[in-house]
Amino acid sequence: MPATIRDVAKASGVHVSTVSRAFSAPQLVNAETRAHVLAAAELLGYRPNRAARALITGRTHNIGLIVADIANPFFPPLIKAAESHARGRDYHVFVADTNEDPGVEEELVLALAKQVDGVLLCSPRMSNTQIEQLSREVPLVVVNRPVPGLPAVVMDVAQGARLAMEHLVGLGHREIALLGGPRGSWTNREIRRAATLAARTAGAELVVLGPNAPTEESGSAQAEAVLRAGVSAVLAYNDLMAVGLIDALDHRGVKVPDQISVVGIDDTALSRRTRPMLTTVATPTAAAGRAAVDMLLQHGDDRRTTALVTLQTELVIRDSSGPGPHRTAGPGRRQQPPIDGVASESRE
Amino acid sequence: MPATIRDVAKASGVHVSTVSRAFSAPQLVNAETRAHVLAAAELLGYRPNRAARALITGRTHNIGLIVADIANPFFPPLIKAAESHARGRDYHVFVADTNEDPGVEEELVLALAKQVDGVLLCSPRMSNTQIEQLSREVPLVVVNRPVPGLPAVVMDVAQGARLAMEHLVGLGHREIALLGGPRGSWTNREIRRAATLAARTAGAELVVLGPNAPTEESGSAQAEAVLRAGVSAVLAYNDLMAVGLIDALDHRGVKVPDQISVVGIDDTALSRRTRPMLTTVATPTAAAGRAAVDMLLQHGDDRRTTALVTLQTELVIRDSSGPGPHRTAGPGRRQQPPIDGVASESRE
DNA sequence: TTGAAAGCGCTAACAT
DNA sequence: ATGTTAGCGCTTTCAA
Repeated sequence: MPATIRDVAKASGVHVSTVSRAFSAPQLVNAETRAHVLAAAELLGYRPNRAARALITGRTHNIGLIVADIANPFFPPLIKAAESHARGRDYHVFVADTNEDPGVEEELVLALAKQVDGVLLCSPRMSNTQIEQLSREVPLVVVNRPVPGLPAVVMDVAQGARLAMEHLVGLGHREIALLGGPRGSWTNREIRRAATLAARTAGAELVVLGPNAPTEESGSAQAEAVLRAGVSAVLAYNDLMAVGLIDALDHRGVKVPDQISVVGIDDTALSRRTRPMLTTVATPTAAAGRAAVDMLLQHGDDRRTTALVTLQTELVIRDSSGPGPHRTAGPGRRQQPPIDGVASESRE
Repeated sequence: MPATIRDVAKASGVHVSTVSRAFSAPQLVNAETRAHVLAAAELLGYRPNRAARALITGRTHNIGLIVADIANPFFPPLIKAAESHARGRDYHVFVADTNEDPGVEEELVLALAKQVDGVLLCSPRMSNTQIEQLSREVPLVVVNRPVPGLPAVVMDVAQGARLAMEHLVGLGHREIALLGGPRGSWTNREIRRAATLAARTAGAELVVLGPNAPTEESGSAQAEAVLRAGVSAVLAYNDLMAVGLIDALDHRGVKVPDQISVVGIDDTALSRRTRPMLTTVATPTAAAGRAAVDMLLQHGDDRRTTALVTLQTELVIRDSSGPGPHRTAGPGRRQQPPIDGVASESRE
């Protein structure tokens, strides 16, 4: 039987309201009394029941974190950073996984609504309208997608995709495939838009393949389509698909980057572990998690401060991208100085 | 302002207790009345407040999941499976990360205690005594370690380590290093015990290196020690360390498996993505997550059913293990039929 | 500075 | 089958 505020009151010879104040409004209670109370509480192992407190204050000190797929390596660093940051501010975090299902997203937000002070919606696949409606039930911060009227944290993937395309074009590629991501993904649309524009600007051709589930399997599944398209380079929606594609190409005896260059997006942990190591666009996922928590918690104070935080991305050149057929002249294959420490140890 | 049970009562012209029953004890209420109530609730967007309900029932329908490191690829599949399984039974999951710090573990359990019906403690680094004490505050299920008197789910890593050692010895290795894991890890002790025994049985020598943090970096950091030890094979505490070691050996020009064989443990997603693909001991992490949730939830009914569930492991032979110096005769390098589908596509 | 009393949203006896 | 009442653990007026 856990100790309640009443047990502490009895033990320290004061009224429950004094105990309450000793914990939640220390300045309203005599220092000596407070010391007594705290000592008694300590002795009894008393800890305030946050749920009971929430019932009256309306603040649960919990937040919800809803992601598309916990096992997708993109998310764990974000979850970890968000949880750690939230805990530092005395918030606990419910984590839930939608399995990329928009229907589950809504149900999850509604189910958590009463138990949290707000929800971080990461890479949602719902419509803007649905999201706006949900935000009337519980404060929402959207990650990886801007929603008009709501606070959001996004990564500048368009910038990343442009850098990736310029990198490929610079290497002499003129026929490039874009391995598209999931339907309903804002990130996917951004990438596509930026890649299309970059291709047009550079006079290159862009073949769009998709939409696809953002998994290794669907990356592999598109290998045939990539080969049929006759391109010399591929930009993938994420690292997972890039890796799946590389594997499938490998099994077909197609060499990366010798015959086909492949560039990923996200710079997840696996990009440094594959061979060849993956050239990819680094997205600051941990920073995004922390920023989203901050927005959610400060959002309580100044309401309707509908901010949009955009985090920068950068191109990390490793070994999966190499010279293309239209290469004219020039320097070594690196078009930019290596950004990542490990990349400089590439062995070719 | 979210609708409360009173709003629904008013709207449907019945007393609040009837509304309550309509939701939590349907058989006690007239079907017609219930339909009315449910319709009114639907209209108002009413959802029972679980925290308020918990205050009186004592059951929160929440569980806590505490892991050593969310970003360690071992955990996401476990978290995902546990969360999904729990949600299927109408439970929400708090996830927290201790960063491998035993002090944080205790604080976390205590902080969550009042808000959950139980906590899944994954790979805890605390002492048994501490864990037992904590279990008086809140029901605990321990994963990856048996604790006397408490329900637990463990993997038979001893069996896995034995298989791995036999595999290496069978390949002709007689000097083998064990890359130890973190201090306080039961899994680490099990592996060490089993590996030591297997080495003795086979007349091989086992050099134990460690303890180490279970990270890629510390795997890399032990490369020198491995070379100095003059062994021809290494069994690592986990895939992460195995991969780190392979990388570091590679940078030194040492070929795996030609010069040194490396075997990991866990069969995380990365084991299939590294080159060479990692020979490793597969641990059923998703199953462990589900089993732990089941134990926690059923534990409520039949108390003190201190069960220990042990899940089997198996050796997955891929490309990072090869013939050793003492190889006598025999068949191709595969000592066992490949267990994993991908392994059969290994290209040598 | 502290106590008394009301009540957050809900369930659980106990009546009827 | 439904209404009444009390109260879960806590905070917060309002008095004193």
